[in-house]
Amino acid sequence: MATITDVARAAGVSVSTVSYAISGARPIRPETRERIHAAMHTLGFQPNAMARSLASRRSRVIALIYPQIGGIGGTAGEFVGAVAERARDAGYQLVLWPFRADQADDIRNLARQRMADGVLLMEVCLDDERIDVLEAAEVPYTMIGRTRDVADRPSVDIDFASTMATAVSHLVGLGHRHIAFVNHSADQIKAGYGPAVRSAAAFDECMTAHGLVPLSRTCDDSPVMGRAVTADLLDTDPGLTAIVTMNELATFGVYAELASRGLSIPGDVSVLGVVTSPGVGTLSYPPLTTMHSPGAELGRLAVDCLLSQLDPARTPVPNQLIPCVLEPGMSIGPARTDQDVPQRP
Amino acid sequence: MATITDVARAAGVSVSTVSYAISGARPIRPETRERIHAAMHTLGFQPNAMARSLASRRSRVIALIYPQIGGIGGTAGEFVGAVAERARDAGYQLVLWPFRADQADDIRNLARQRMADGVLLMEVCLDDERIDVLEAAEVPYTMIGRTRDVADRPSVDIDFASTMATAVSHLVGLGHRHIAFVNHSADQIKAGYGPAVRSAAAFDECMTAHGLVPLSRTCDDSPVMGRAVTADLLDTDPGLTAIVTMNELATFGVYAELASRGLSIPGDVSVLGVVTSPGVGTLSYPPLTTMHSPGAELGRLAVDCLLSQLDPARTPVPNQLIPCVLEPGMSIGPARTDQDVPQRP
DNA sequence: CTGTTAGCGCGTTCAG
DNA sequence: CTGAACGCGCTAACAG
Repeated sequence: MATITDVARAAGVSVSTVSYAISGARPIRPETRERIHAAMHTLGFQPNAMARSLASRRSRVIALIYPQIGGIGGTAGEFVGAVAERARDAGYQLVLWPFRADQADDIRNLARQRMADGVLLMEVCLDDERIDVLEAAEVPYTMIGRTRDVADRPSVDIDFASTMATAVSHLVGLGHRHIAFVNHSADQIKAGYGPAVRSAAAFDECMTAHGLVPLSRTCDDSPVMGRAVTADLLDTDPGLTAIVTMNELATFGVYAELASRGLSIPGDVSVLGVVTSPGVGTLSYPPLTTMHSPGAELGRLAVDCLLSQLDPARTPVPNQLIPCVLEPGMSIGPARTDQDVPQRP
Repeated sequence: MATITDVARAAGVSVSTVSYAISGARPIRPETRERIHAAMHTLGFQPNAMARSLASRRSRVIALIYPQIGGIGGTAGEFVGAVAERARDAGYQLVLWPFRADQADDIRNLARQRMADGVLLMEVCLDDERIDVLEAAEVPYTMIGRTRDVADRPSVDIDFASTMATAVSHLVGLGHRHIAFVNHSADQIKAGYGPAVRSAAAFDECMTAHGLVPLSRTCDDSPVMGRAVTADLLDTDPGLTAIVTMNELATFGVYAELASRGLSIPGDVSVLGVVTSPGVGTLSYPPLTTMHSPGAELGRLAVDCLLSQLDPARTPVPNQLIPCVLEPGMSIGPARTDQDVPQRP
């Protein structure tokens, strides 16, 4: 394996000249540069990443902490893919640190090894000790999600408020007045899982703003519970004409319960999935109308935000909230009118 | 940030003694070791990964090349998660290299930077130039999947033959004689995508071995095409009583077409999904019976196989084929008998 | 525009 | 059992 010394010798220059020819940190006579590049090419030289990192005190590695035990699915996959690509295009490597939120100690130790210049944190909770650890270790980071205090901590997140506003307005515009919300589980809310907490709040707010009564339920992430919860909702409010769900798995149960009651979608009940992974809409019949998570965009933004902290030359990236994007399906339509719901004349 | 020199000074020993206390490569008097550990602890010392790698000429990093453009989903996610965890537990870091199969040059360059001690390759094709590049660069690797020549190249893979044998025997045992297979797309087969090619061959073989006529179709990975292909299959063989599908997305279309024709599952037609991601079965109604990909196990095995090459002290891990595991659902049952299919008396 | 050289932090001979 | 010293391959002063 060729080293920079080999290249220098082959090109008849000093090692520093080769180094500068590579980094461009100081001007090199074109003719010299040519000789160097030729030598690098024939020797198949690639700078040793470890030596470079040690000398420059920058590893050009960013770490992604992801807690999803048992795999990365759907939205998270899209996110990770986008992060890896963006990092690569910026000349960085992405390492995966599979740690749960309570393994802050392990995270600190890894951070101290200085293998990563910065850290990306997925699934940040409202109260997240990992943030404290990283700040104490003075490791640059960017959160995907937000802690409770929306302080000046670098983050990117889904804009749950605007997403929910769009969802509710859309349904209200179609004449719906009795709209229910199927959330993630109570446990997740208790654990301070941001999407669940923020969406629930946003739903209540939007409904109230429209003069409507919010009806929402927590629900374990499974078709079975989705079905049970739907049954409960229909029993609670027989006048229900629309269901907003941010629980992908439960949504399959929603469809099943409606079908078993002979209720048509969207004739009797409209269903709108929010914060979904891309493509899930097509898995159901009729195709679910969704507002899917901007996973890829969040991934790219997160990398940009982190890199802007690592490299002062880059333009700073402010915290951003990205709304989910509407992916039309066939599951929403006008509210049915043959019911005892107050209608405008 | 504390260095090994700080620790040595604090403990009143030389740096080499600290180094040996950490690596255990040579005996240290217990009392000395204690002082060293105490010093490391109070200083919060963690060895600098870059310096360590440079000096030891081992990065303790393995790279995972994954081609899935636009994200890691389902099975792949489970696999990546397991790889990351296993690597971490073995004291290795996992870096993600998002490259398509045709970007062998980029892979070679990264390999030459010596950032990774070894490489894991997902979605290996029958003819895969990346393998040649890695072998030329003398970088240890393990394939997930297999090239055409099942040579002595380190690999782990799904046992498509045994999986398909189980699937077909099971259905035959239930009286099915007219069984169809819904594969991945023709493009993927043309590209030498191992799972599609090997499963197709295995299906034909199993059917023939049972004295039955194999009926199989390629199908783009989408519910829409799955539906079209199902229609074609039913028209081609009205006596069809079972469908084996290894195309997760298409399976939703299979269900839809059967439903639209008023055919019940499994009363009229049994459906068995093979090589699926975990949990997809529950998304359908009736729940799909599946044989799901052993993604997590493959991930762990792949890491073990690679690490056994990196560290001669480890026991070698032979190439292994892991069958998919049956996940019972409600989509298969006895073949219907009111048809013109030859039955035993 | 180019060369010389002192580290970066740690592993690992070689002496003791 | 311990310490001194060299080198891993490269970056970045400093010196021309």
